[in-house]
Amino acid sequence: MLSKKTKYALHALTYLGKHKDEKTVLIQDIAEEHGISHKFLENILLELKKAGMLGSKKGKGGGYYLIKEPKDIPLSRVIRLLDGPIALLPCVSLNYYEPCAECKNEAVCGINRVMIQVRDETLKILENKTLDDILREE
Amino acid sequence: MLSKKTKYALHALTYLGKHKDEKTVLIQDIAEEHGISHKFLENILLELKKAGMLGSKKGKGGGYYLIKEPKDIPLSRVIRLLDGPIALLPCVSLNYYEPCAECKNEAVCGINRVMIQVRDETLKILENKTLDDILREE
DNA sequence: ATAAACCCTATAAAATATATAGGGTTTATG
DNA sequence: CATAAACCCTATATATTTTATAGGGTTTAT
Repeated sequence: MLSKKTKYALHALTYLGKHKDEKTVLIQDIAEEHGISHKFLENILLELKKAGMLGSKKGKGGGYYLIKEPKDIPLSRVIRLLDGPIALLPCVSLNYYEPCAECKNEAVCGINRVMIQVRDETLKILENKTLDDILREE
Repeated sequence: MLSKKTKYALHALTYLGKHKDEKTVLIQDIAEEHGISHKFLENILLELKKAGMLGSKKGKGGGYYLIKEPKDIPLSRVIRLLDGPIALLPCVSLNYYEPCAECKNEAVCGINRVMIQVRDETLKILENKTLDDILREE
């Protein structure tokens, strides 16, 4: 399951996508719309910003805005950023690899091999679905 | 990511699959093979047993054994049992459904819709991969 | 009778996720 | 140039979940 952080990030991105014509959107507006804590959401938006998904404008009249086309924001990107690995095991993660302590020899581990296949097929799905798909469904 | 519980369960099932010709296998043997705590693994095997995946024999000379063909044990089953939902959000879970607090109207939520699609495609993968696939890779 | 081995429930410890706090910096505006 | 609005940053507290341990109970081969 996705963490609340990731879920809230998706809601925020969706909100920003829906208000694309406005210059900026306030944290407060998104937080109120979805009943999310202002401060918690703020941390999330900052992470999205640092990752280059959002732009912001400081000072009075400022706020956040999308700096990418919704079709160029795949779910895989958001999930990796806020939740971490998409792979089901650390030993098959592309971006967060770690060996599994209980596995004597990864090279001949059937679980490892199958999980690589699962990872590749899952990635196909999550790289293919984008913010644009979400917006089209609203 | 899968919990250690699920990961250990997969190792245990794999071990049992590899020792199919023996009548029973000791918890201790599996635990030692993978360096897992005996007691922790015991809880996991019990869950697998209650779920009808394993049989056991009590008393001296007892142990655990598979009671299903490896091809009839899909990853989806093991994951759901020990980790819970496969869906990425509670509001799209088939087996563990819960509404999302921050979502005013699930019926018109684009995130919900897309996550249903992701769930269905992910399920296809995890229902298709079985213990047999793991055993074949070893 | 005894020891081996699974069965069951409760609790402790550790890790992670969630949320809060408090101030710092930037900027439009009058 | 003073002010208020709004983002920026880091640290800490709280809650939840995961992981592990503990301690005995029950069954059965020998």
